[in-house]
Amino acid sequence: MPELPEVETVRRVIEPQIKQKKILSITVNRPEVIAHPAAHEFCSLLAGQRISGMIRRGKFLGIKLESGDCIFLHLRMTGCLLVVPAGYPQEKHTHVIFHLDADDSAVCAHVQDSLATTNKTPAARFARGIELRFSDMRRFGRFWLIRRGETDTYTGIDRLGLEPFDHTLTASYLREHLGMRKKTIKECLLEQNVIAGIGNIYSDEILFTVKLHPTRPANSLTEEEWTRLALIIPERLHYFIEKNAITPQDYLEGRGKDYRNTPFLQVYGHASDPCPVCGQTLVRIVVGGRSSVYCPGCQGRE
DNA sequence: GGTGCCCTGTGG
DNA sequence: CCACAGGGCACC
Repeated sequence: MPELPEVETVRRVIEPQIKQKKILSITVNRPEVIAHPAAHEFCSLLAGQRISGMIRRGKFLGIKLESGDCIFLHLRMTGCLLVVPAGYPQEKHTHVIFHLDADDSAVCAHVQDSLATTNKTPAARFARGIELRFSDMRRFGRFWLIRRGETDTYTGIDRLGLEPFDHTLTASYLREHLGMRKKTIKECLLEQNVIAGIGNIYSDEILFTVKLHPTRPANSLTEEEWTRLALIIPERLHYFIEKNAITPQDYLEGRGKDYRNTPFLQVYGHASDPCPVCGQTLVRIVVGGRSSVYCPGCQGRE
């Protein structure tokens, strides 16, 4: 599910709800989702720690703690974070629950409003404590705890390439890192160690906007094409982050699975539909084992 | 480089 | 029943 725009959306919604909260305890229903350290150690090291903020790097999320420790998390395909009042109905496949203190219950006012209007449940029933819950149907998502001063050799974050919004992501950066590759440009865009955060949806959207055929070998791109790519990558991702904007109320009501930017996708999920630009029928092919939708008119091979 | 695999659910 | 799903990795 989530690529950079969705992960950034999760960060923007969740951070204000957990910032300055203390982790009282953690419930782990599926120990295998804790990649490092062992689940029991993960829990004992985090109990009593206070959350200072949230960061995103590529498709990774980080929950920063005042101690300097940091919880990292990758949602993979179906992972989902939700902040709810303790006692709120639990999603199926909830694998980890962070029990947080909530002296400042005003932070959860929207939850109480939502309950009062939709469920007619007395808000007071949920006044004690909130929970940060991780659910993941396919169970691919993973947590790591990296302690202050500890070298992170576990998550893979150290191998990530540039953030798409990094100003050093230029035509020459792309050409230097990809310009000699025989690999298709579609596969290159998915390489997290070159650019971090692009997945299967947004690689298609980016290639459509740049008017590049997904199977073009990277070593065949012209300087002008590298330039357009360097311009369009941050532009498209920023556009879709904005289209994803959601209030905490709506996020909770959508159980964190409401991706509001899907109506704005131009090619992904639109195989056999007419191209929104030229009207030709959009085509689905498989590139590097991933499905890829493109317009044969706009993205002709040469 | 391709392929399979980790999982569950959905749609044809 | 099978194919496929927005990720990433190990393995020929």
